[in-house]
Amino acid sequence: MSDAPVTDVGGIAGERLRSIIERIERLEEDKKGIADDIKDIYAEAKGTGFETKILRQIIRLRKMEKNDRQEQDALLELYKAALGME
Amino acid sequence: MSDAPVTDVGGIAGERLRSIIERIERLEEDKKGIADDIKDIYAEAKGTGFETKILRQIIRLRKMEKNDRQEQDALLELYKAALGME
Amino acid sequence: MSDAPVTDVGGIAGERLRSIIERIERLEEDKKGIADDIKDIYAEAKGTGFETKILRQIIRLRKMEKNDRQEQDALLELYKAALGME
Amino acid sequence: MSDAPVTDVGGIAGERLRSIIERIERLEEDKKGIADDIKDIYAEAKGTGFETKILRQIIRLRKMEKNDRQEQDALLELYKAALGME
DNA sequence: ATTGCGGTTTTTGCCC
DNA sequence: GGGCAAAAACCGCAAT
Repeated sequence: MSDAPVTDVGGIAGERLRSIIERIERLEEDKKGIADDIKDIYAEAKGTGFETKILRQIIRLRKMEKNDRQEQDALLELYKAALGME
Repeated sequence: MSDAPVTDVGGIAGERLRSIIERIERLEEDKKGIADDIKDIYAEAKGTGFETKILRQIIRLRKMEKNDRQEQDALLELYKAALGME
Repeated sequence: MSDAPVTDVGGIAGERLRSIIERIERLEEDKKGIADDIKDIYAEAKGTGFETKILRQIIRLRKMEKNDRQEQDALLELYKAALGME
Repeated sequence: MSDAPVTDVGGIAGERLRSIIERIERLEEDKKGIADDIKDIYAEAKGTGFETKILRQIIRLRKMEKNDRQEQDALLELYKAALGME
């Protein structure tokens, strides 16, 4: 069992809690705003004849490829470091 | 079965496709950035004695309450519409 | 990579697999039956002048409120646990 | 815009509304109970070495095949009816 | 390491 | 068939 993590209920800790919550909520709103923007683009694309499903597949595929490339790069860095190539 | 939605492969449609994809990918990156910011806040909060699990629960609860209020409003609108109160 | 989870193809494991599948399928049927019952009630209500859309909204709202309460309780439990009140 | 669907607010219609809502909510609960049972079976199966993902695929496949068969049967009935084979 | 859990996304079904 | 809500599948974190 854990000890009481924050003992100062209602005091300065309460203020910090409020700050944390609000910062997160603010960011969550931003995130939702962007998600909505993305949805709009999909809707617009659909309206001009593109298929949402295919678009999503392309996005996913490119993301995977990008991740692969990053892994490659990381591996390369590792090798270089191991060889003292800075 | 649907026809090919975009026939002009390599032409202007290809350009528009590229634009759509890139706009979405840009926004996805932004979204990820914000998600990372949120994670940072949780990590920081945890480092100063708050429990992540509780924080998340509070956020979720507040979000649901907000949704409730929005649904209440939507329901009220529905009733008004149903009663011809426009 | 995971090993083959069930090696005894055709043997006892096959029998257990069949049992699992059939139990799930049976329950899925029951679930579908209930879903159909719900649809019937909506249809009947609509036939006597209620608007389905509003009914669904009410149901959803009440469900969310119930969830809120449950989350409240869960949060309270979390707090108690965090304070060592077991 | 639609006319007022239920004029007797608070009277007998209110009683009927309550009845409808409660019947639906009751059935929704039942449905949820069954869904939970299904989840339990998946969890149990996983605990004894089956892969949930595969199990779900099997279920889906069998369901499709069953639907196909039902469509086949319906088609057959149609033909028979068209041929007066009753 | 692995398993549960929360969030997100994708699919499905429903109603219009 | 097209939009909308519900369900399911997938993913990623976190805790153990």
